[in-house]
Amino acid sequence: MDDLETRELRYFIAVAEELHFGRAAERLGMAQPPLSRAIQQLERRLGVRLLERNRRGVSLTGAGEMLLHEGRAALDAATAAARRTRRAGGADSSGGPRNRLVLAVKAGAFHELLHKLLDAYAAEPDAAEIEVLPSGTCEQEGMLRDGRADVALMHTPFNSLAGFDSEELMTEGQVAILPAGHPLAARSTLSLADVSDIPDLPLARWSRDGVYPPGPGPEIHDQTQLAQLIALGRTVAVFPESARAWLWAEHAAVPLTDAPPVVTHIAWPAHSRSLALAGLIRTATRL
Amino acid sequence: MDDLETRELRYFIAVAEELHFGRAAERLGMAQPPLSRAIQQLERRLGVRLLERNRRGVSLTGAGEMLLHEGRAALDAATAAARRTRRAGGADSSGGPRNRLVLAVKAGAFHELLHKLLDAYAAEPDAAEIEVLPSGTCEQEGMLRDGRADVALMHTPFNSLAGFDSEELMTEGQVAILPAGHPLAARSTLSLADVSDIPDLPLARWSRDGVYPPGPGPEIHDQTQLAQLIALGRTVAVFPESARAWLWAEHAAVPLTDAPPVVTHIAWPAHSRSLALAGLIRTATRL
DNA sequence: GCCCGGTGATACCTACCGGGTATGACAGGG
DNA sequence: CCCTGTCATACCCGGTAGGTATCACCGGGC
Repeated sequence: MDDLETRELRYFIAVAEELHFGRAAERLGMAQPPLSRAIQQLERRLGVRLLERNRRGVSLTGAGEMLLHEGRAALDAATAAARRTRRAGGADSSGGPRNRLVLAVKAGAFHELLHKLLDAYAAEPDAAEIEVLPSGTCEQEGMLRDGRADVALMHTPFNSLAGFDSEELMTEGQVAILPAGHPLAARSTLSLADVSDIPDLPLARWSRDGVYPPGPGPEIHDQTQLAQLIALGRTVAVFPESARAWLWAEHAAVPLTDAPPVVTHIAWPAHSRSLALAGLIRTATRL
Repeated sequence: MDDLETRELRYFIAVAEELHFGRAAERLGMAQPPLSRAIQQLERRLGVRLLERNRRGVSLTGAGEMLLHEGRAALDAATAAARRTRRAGGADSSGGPRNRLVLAVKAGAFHELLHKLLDAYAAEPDAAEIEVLPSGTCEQEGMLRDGRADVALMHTPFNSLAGFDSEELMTEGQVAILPAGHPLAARSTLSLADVSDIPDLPLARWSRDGVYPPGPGPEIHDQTQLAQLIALGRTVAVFPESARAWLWAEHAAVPLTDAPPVVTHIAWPAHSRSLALAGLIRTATRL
């Protein structure tokens, strides 16, 4: 019952994602024939057919789908081990174990909460150094999984807490953010149906893992860009109430009656055993 | 930023657990010198000292501790990927994806619940085949992590749900299980202090990961052995109420007033995307 | 005090295998 | 019908994982 080498997992995942040996080999910086052979060896060792080689392309079998999912998790775990070990080791050089935590935060969100948290934690007696790592939309999960971060602030239902330990920090409603001059901006409340159906203001589309949901609205990369597009009267967006903190004068925020409440959690990899992390969590839950 | 190979992780974990290169090499089925060299290379590649080679033995640095923990998780993830892929692949040979779930259950526990669950699930229209895998005390977590099982029944607070998704199934109190003839067996309730302080009946000690808590009581491996020792008047044990199902005539169960309630969960690896699993969970939560 | 046992590290060699290049087999499309 | 794009095969080479022999070092025992 030999283990899979991470090299094999990397190879298979590349092929499974590209569904094309040539492109996968290029992405891996190697030639195509050894890649083909490596996948064949992998299939032999597992005793399972992973890819269906049809004429004109490759497709995943059921087992291939499984290996793609599980293999990604395993690869993340391996790179997390390397990263965290390096960080823990850099600590040793400076005498005692220098505590340093990487906190992943969706770029631009959590302004007030983050401020309060960092201030409160810094006041703790044995506070570790906190590095705030801004992340793309919903990227915090991957960052926790592959060790780029030690702890993250997350928004359910946008982020999934699956696989992490977490504590609830706060709950808030959502608001529609409109151009200040728009007729709907005068309303005291709106419904989701209202904002998704404005003919002249298509709903903005956020990227999620590099993919945008379909729709007429503009594709949004970062919050500044979105803020500008809203101010220009080109789009409308839905945000947690705390987004009011970064609104411009040309923006208007109207509460949504039927949007699901957004819950902010602090989340960390299950089984983390770090005193610094425990302290940060304690501070966060006391806010 | 090269990944760690699982071979390197296996090697390091062996050394970190044995704290002895020779024994670790033997366990790995290889000679000691290549193992030494492999660990040195690993330290160089990570740029971190993992082991402190003192005269007369080896000890872990902080980074070594980190790599031991994270590396175990990564190795588990890799073997889980292999195992689950093999299982998913065996499926393909028999036509459609043959659904088969491995359910880990603490040996001897969950009698009634398990019975009801299996019966109810078997009655579902598209029920998968369920393989019940009895596990040692609190071993279900490891089984889920390394892919030996797909889903498990767990008891909090004994099992930790960290890192898994789970649903609560039932809550029950705990009882002390005594020899029927013992004076305390006549009491209608007991407290934890009562049972931990019986001079002639030391509390039984369960193994957890092969380690026994300290104390005067006998070391218990399985439930039958425990049942016998209780019946013989040699020990006393604390169990969830549902343990009444397997009591002997010579046993007496007395409710404990101050023992924490035991919650039974059904748990599965986060991100599992299996229809069969979803069906089983749905059935379980409806019981 | 000296030697012996046991530790991990070093030196050197071999053989396997991971990777490269060249080429084949095969199907679809112009 | 050829041409193109795909993955598989054949063959070669070099790096490296692993083995054996040995060293350096320290602690304990006589």
